[in-house]
Amino acid sequence: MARVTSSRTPASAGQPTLDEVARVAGVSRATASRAINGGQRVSARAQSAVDTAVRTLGYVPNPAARSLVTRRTDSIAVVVPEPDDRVFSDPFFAGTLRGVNRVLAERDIQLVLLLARPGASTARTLRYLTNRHVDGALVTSHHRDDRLAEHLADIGLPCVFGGRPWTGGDRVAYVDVDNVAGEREATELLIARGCTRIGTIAGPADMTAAEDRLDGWRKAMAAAGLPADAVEHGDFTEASGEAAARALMQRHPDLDGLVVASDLMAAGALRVLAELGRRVPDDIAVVGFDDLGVAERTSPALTTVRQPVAEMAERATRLLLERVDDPASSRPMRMIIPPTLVRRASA
Amino acid sequence: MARVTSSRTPASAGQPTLDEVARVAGVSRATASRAINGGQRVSARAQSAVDTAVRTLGYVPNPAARSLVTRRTDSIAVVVPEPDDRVFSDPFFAGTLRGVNRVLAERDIQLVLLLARPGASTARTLRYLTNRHVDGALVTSHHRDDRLAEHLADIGLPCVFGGRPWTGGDRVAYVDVDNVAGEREATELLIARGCTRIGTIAGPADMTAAEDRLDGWRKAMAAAGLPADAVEHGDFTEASGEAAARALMQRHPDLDGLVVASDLMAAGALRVLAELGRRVPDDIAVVGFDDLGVAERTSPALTTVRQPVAEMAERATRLLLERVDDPASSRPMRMIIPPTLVRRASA
DNA sequence: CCTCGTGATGGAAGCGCTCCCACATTTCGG
DNA sequence: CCGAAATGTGGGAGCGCTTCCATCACGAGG
Repeated sequence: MARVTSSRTPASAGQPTLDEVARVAGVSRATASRAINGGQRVSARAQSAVDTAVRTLGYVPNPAARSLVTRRTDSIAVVVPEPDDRVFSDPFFAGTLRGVNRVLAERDIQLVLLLARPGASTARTLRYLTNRHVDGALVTSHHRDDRLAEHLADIGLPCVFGGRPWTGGDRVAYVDVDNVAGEREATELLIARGCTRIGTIAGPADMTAAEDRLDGWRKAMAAAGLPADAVEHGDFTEASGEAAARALMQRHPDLDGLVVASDLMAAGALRVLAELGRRVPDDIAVVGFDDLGVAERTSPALTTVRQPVAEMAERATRLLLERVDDPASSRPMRMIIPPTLVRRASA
Repeated sequence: MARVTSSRTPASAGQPTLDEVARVAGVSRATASRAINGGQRVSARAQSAVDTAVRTLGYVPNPAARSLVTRRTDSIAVVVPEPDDRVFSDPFFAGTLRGVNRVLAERDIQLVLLLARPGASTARTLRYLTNRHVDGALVTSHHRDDRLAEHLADIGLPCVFGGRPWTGGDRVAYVDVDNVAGEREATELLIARGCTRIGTIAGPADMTAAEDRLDGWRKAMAAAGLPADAVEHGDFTEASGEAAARALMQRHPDLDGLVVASDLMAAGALRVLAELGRRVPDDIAVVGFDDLGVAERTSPALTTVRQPVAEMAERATRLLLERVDDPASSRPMRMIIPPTLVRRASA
């Protein structure tokens, strides 16, 4: 008879505990625990008794207690080292989060968003990760000076980068699109089209994606024997694209082709070109990069290099979960996705 | 001499524990704990000894162990019950997250993003919240049928809604913009302008913001003695705005004013109007809602009703933290922010 | 008929931390 | 100069869970 109140359980204080489940089911706490977690070595009778008890009591395991002993938290962090504003206005981020979430939904893993504004909060973020508050980290769009790659490698936290990290490229895993090939192909399209005076609006110089794309443009230009002198840098935002286009057209009014490192910047550039009375693509052809929705909505619609952001994030996440599950498999891995050129009206 | 290996501490297994800090600092675990958490009732000598030990050992407290006893997790959830895609493409969400993060950065609280696609995953989300995995929840843009408001009230988890919830409006706290007043004002602007045939593109009927805005439009139309029959619903996306505008213009070719429940939909509508050869605002004046960046970039630039999303999120978050800190203060509270009309070219 | 392996079970030892409580040590007003 | 209040400190009891290990029941094989 379970009439005698156990001396160690408050019997009705808030959430039911595993102890109570065990008592109600008439088994030991150990058996109850086993039954709840997959039911290895549990008789059918015990299993169903526990199941019933769980249901009637409305039991939910206490995650803190569980992870105290399992040393797992069943959550991963998505680290976004960006100055707030840019993060959200850029569909790149949206696509990434979508991909991550798609994978996490399959298992019972939650997503902790770490928005690390540059400077002080990087320390905070790092501390959080060091604490093992999460089982792993996915780092997206990091910058040269945050040194996140090294720090994470030091901590020993399983992690995967979205986009090639600056350093420690051999110590960490990452998933990236082939930026060089993509931008080269974009440039070659303009060249094939007959453009001879091609400029580029590159991304911020402290991001590998930006550098790689610039590199792709340079390579294509060199291969075609064209001068690669018309370069302007933006920060991937629309406004910076406008500014860059304005500067570029002033310095090189004769441009007949423009390779832009992101669709958002390209959209800004298109507006400037319209303002200046240049017809696209007749006077000047324009290619963007990303194809995450923006490109379809510019006028004219943007020819661009598509990177399958959501899928990349999905892969990165799977990769991360793999090494969370088996930290031994932590050989650095890279996964390079080929981009595809999407032709629309602007080139 | 700390030469004798304590019987209860592995001395060098992975992360250092509080025990080790205490031993190195030459104090008890209790004192070390106090010193680390704010240092009430700790002598200067003990404090500095602990500080030093923490530093040399590189000690970071184990969050699971801590929250097992404190029953706090120092993280809150942002619940977004949306079908993935819409979430990110909408700057509303971006602004919200920005506001939330601004507040959380001040304290050491983390943000867990719960993307609950309708259907099955609502259960998952609810389970997560029930587990007390987080200290509180901020629910944004919820729909009629997710019944999140009731469920959360049942669980007893501190929570605040962004936008008036459908039900349980008296049991839960929320922060909202005055949608009725805002849309009425927008409509009145068109009326003052001389428009007499004014249609509206409303949002999804299962969201209060959409219903309230529609209501505002109706009220203004009624007050002016104008027929409120030209209504079409979208889902706040640009594409749906296009479709709605097309349908509306076909059924009511004589419209000379259009009140749209979101800027994104208005952008879609503007494109359709341009396509149909209607000049804006001369042939037909258009007002949007939101003013989160999109409105400045349409052509013509959109006159719209601004809701200060980031600030609203900020307030909601503060409100949430207040009740996390003091669950007793859980009187339902609502905070209604007045919107402001921003005049640009479209009306 | 006895010994083994096998599967099911419960006891108990923690995981690393906070915090109550008792005790020791000051500090003061009267 | 003394009792009371204030201040520091450490012991120890958990928080709720997983998991190792010893135990036990039960057929199967020798």
